[in-house]
Amino acid sequence: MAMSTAQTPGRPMRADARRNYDRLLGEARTAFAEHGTDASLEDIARRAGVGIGTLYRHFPNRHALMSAVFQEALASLLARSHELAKADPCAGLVDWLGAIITHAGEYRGLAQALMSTSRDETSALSDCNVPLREAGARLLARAQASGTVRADVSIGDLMQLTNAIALAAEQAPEDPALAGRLLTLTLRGLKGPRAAAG
Amino acid sequence: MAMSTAQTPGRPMRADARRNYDRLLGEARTAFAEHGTDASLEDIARRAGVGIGTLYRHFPNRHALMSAVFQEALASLLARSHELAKADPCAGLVDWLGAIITHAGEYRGLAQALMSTSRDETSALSDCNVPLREAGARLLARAQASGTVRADVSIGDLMQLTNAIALAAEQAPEDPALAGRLLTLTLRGLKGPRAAAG
DNA sequence: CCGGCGAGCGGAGGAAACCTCCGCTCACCA
DNA sequence: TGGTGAGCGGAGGTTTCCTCCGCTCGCCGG
Repeated sequence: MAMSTAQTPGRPMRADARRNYDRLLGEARTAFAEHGTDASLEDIARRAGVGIGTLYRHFPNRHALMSAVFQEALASLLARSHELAKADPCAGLVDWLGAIITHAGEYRGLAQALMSTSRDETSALSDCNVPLREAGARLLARAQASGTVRADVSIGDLMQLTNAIALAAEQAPEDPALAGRLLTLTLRGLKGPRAAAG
Repeated sequence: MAMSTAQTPGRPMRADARRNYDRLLGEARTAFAEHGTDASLEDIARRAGVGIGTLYRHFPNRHALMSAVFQEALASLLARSHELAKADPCAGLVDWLGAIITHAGEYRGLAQALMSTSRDETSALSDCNVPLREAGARLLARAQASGTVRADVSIGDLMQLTNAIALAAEQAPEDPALAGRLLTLTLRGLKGPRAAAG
């Protein structure tokens, strides 16, 4: 379960450091799922049996911690995108957007944070959003090439709208079907039978 | 400029109370516009030349203050909806959704707060959202009756999506045209020329 | 014009969370 | 097995939240 995905270059982490890192990550996952991504960092450190200073040593800010927690789900979303690349182009794209929304719903506040990534590119969460965007771009291009999706839609807009839907859905937990309806609405559009072509 | 919209029943407010109320409202408007709706309440009180206790006396929580600030814009949005009720049904609806988004953009954080209203109906902001929703429902019904908008769209979903778009737009201030594009996307849908009918 | 009464004022203060800083410890290497 | 610096941890300064309660002064009746 514990990922221990850290330390790309240089020598391996010291044993105690790695243990603390993993504990923090685990507690953060729990806390974010339970109380949303604005859970108390002091609380996370406390539950991990670690000083607050240690938390900040490993994760200089909240986004860094969120990014680390998000990494593992990222892998599964990317894998999903590769599977869906073999499916029907349009349905595949929509399925994938749905998967993103479902995932974002697991951590209250994540959708919002991901959206703000478009503004603050230095955020640690960009590391999560960029690969996601690229995977989305491939699915979108394929769907557009097949003619089943409008050619004038950009992946940036589509991702932003998807995150927006995720956010709307998390505000209405009493209506779990909302996300699906909004996604369908986005797919088919508002226009009715007698609308002028556009 | 100062609205002094308070005190429905009973005797009029004491002169000093009304003065403080109006000052607080004015400073809140400024602060919310400048720093977003999570501006410091202590700061607002300080700028209004009033103790923090006085702020909490008039506005028991942040949502109450937001609601009061939002009231005046509410009036203009409702007026707009009546004008648009004479315009082309579909275009009128879309124009109005655009107006909501524009307005929400004036106070960072407002869109989010309005969305959360669907969850917490005791919030003071419900007083703002309910009339808005009703005005929207009228425009939507008219558009649906004319056949230019799908019949299976509910006003609840549409408002939630509109707020979500407003929120997405405020995350990307470097791209002021984003809101318009997302709204258009919602209107026309994702589907391209070769998609199956749905 | 004036006195008293209570609505309204205001800020002290406790709680929570943020983040920084720095002296100590102990994991690791030679 | 000893030295050393990477890593630990928590004290503490800051900010914001919100409550509570003694004082003040706006208003009304005389």
